[in-house]
Amino acid sequence: MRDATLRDVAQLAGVSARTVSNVVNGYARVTERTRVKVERAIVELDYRPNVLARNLANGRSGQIAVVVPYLDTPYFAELLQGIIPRARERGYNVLIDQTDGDPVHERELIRRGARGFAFDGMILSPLGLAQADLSDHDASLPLVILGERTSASTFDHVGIDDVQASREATRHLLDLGRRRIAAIGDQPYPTGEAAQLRTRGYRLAHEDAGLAVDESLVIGTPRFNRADGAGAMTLLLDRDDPPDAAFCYSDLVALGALHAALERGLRVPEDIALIGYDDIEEGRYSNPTISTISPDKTAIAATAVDRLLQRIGSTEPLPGIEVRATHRLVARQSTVGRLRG
Amino acid sequence: MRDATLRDVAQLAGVSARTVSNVVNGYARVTERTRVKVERAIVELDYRPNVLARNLANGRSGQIAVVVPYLDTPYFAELLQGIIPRARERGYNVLIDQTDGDPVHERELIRRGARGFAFDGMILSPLGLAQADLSDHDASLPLVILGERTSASTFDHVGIDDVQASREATRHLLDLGRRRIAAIGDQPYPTGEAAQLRTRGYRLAHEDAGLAVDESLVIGTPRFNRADGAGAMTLLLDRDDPPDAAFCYSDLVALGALHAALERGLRVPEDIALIGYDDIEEGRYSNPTISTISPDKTAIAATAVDRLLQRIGSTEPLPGIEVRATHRLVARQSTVGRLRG
DNA sequence: GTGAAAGCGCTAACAT
DNA sequence: ATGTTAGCGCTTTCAC
Repeated sequence: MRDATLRDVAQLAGVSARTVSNVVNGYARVTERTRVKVERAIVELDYRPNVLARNLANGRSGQIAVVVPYLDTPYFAELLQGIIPRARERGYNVLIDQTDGDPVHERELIRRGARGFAFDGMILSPLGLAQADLSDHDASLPLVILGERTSASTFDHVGIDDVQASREATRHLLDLGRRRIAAIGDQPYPTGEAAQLRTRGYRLAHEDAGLAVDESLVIGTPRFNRADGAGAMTLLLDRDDPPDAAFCYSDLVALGALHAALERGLRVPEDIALIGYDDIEEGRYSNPTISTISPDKTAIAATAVDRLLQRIGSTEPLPGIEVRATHRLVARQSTVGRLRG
Repeated sequence: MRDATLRDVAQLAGVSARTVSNVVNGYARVTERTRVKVERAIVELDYRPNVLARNLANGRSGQIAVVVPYLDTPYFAELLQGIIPRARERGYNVLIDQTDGDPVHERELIRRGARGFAFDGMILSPLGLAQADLSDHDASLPLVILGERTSASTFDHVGIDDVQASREATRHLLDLGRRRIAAIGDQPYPTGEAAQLRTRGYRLAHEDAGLAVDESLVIGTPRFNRADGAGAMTLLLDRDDPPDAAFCYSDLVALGALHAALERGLRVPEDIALIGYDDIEEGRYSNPTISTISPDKTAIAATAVDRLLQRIGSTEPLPGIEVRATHRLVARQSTVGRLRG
């Protein structure tokens, strides 16, 4: 049988559609008597509002999109774990998309705008697009970008201070007495802005210490995954002058590098110290555990959602702001070794 | 300025709304001349169809929901990585929800049905609900359940043969000469059906070998995560008669167990061999790497999507079928040791 | 091949 | 407090 509509309920309850709508949405003052009548009818007919119709009437979908390059990257998975409940609390469902870093896909998403899709706003972690590309996004699309801003923009950025965090990570290695520190993950091209910030921090730490950077130790990787980390480490260890430490631009890179180093029979951290970035759970269970830069993921998730909903709710265009979440360095076995005692 | 509607386009092009709709959707035969006229108008007005209106008119949202207990569980993340593109190819967007295993939340999802939400069907990995609870789902909701079926039902199941896979995993350990094999992950209560299948396979392998199971080696864990695996292993190692191997009900459990064992200074696999379940990428980079049962995740993802869309497209109710994807045992360092040579 | 118009089921402005 | 009704913007039946 056909699903019951609001009209059916109104008819059975002997009231108007308006009243039923009021009851369903908890609006206005409705007499106790009427309310009960209506509620009885709703139960009787097993009425459930049609979300699609409601969306059209409201002009909004109650959905936000979260777009990440790869869902199976633990960092994103952990971030989503924070984003979804936050959005739900605020009455929004989360639509997820992954782009595989495809610039065409990413561009289409930000250009088509909210109207072309069933979502009211978007949180995007861009990979295939440089920041410059982002600026020609559809102006009607409320947009929050994950990651630090490197240039002015008309949307929000939420991230941590990558330069500073990278500087601290590198200094940590320097403080341990390491002097040949590799940087694994540089991406010296327009879409690699996030990576470049980390490289900058790496360089600054060396400057701070009055040390020169051995440019041959700055290793590029196309992605920030385990395979790239393992590959880079293998190359480094094949050299005559291998490093005694590595600052890896993600924990996955560090875990891949760790794997490669151990396969070679090296001791970590004695022969080579490793520090990662992101503080994914995996790094707390690896052997040895991975030192890392730990961004406040909960804050990032919450802020991204809140800013987005603010934009969605606002009629006039909000200026693009940049929010910096805090981070801290977590020293684990891969740099300071097993706890003695 | 207000977004252009189909009417605006029709007016500018000097045709009716019907014709514009035809052009936009590639329907029917439209004269080349008209088509060009309309397309020009579309570009001129920067017209984009309103998805919300289209949804209402069509009575469908073009979205499917995928509901998992935890997004940051690598197995689910990897599965989603397969589900999303598959759904997209077929013209569907994916809405994601996580339940944290909350039975109330899960029940609400399957009871409210598609009408109450903006999706046309659902792929669910139940955690808080026993299979019996699933049967009172809203009949109008096309539903595919991830995981093996343990009782008859009106929806589809997609999974692997858990009993057989577990039997193989256990036999692998027996074949290596291990005789005190722990099983980590049992859940002897109604919502733990998936776990119980694995325990059954574990027992069968012992029967096959004519060996008795030491019941004290069957360890329950509330979840299948790293912390539970580590906790269980710690308890086992504290005993006077520790095991010489463990069949872990997920790779995360195995990784947690591995961590605990190594922290104790044990050698894996020499002192204790470990095998997991799921074949997540992490297990290919751990040290040692983790032997595991590898389900064909690509097939599971594809089948789940295809079956769901079939259900969505069908007018009459389809009988619930059970699809078994293949699996294979992957022996890695945690059971067979480092490759010699 | 194209036009006119009736929904899809809800919300909310306007009226009482 | 409740009723009436005009949209929301698209799809699609029915004519021509």
